[in-house]
Amino acid sequence: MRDLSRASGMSLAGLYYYFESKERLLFLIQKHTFTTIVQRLKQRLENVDDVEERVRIFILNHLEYFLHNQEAMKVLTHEDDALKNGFGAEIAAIKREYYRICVGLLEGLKKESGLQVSTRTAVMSLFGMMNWIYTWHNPRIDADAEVLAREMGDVFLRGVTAGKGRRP
Amino acid sequence: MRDLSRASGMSLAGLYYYFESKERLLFLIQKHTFTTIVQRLKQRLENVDDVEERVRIFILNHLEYFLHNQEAMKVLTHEDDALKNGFGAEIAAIKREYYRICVGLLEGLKKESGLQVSTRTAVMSLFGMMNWIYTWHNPRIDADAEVLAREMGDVFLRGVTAGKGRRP
DNA sequence: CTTCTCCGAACGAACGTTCGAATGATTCGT
DNA sequence: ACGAATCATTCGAACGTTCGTTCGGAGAAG
Repeated sequence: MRDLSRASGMSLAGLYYYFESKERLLFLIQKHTFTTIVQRLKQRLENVDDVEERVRIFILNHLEYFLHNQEAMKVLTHEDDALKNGFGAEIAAIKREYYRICVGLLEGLKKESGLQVSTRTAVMSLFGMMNWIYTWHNPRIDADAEVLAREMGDVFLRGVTAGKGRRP
Repeated sequence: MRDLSRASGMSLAGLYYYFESKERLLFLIQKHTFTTIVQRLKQRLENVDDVEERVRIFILNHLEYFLHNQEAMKVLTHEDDALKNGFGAEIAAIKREYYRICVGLLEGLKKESGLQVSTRTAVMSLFGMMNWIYTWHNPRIDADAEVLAREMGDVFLRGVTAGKGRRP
């Protein structure tokens, strides 16, 4: 809170005039963040039918937000389970909706696929790929969200051995 | 430190008889952990030539350690950049060696592949997939390391659309 | 008597939070 | 229109707690 006070130019006590507690402030930030991500995603998916393209849109939407708000996402990821009871439950519900959308996309995909990977593992692998980016992405040397989304989409959809002869 | 004191049965002051600071204790834990992982990996890779199999061994080795020490890895991931100067540099060196091994494996793989994904993105995606597991894996309902390693290997090597007809 | 092992008690710093007061703006009775 | 009363906004200073760490000493071993 003292850091926020310094960065915002408002006194420490002044912050508590607007936010009743640190936990509630974190809750509001998390709620705003995840609601925005879900809402943008739904909007972008509206007119797209191709199931593979929908997955690529999901990845791009996620990476764009994460890279444009990298420092914020670092904190939110770090404080993932810091919210207690009611606060935690409401955020968990938003995240669950987001998770369910991803499951829906992948189930559409798996109908046409011969791979036996559980949907849960596939979804969690994809989230891992995308979320981990806050630990390594350096805007000065790494590609932007669009390029990375294409690359991660390629890895996730086709794998790094795409084009190679399959095994017997 | 008070938590460790309670859990270990030794007094708070007693801990400082063996470890000169909290930071040095964290350093020793990190050093032991990552050294062990790298050492086991090298051992397991010794007699394997098949380049795809080597990647699968890498994944299995990583996931096995992470799942058998889940709580510890949660902390270590969380405290990833908590070490200052000298301590941080030595851990970073071990991690860099681990990273280089993974890069080596993938470069062997990419020779035979037609996909244009930068090695860095591929490696970081793989680490993300694997490291993220501490946020979601529930030993009571999720598969063990062997099954998950096979699944993540499938996703990473072949992608979730494996078997599906390729695009024009 | 020295050395090793361990501990209770305390230190100073940092944290989340609260309190009372100061300031300026807005409303209201007259 | 004017002063009084109310409200909104902001702050310095402090509160109680937790944290990492240290200190002096107790007991056991050699």
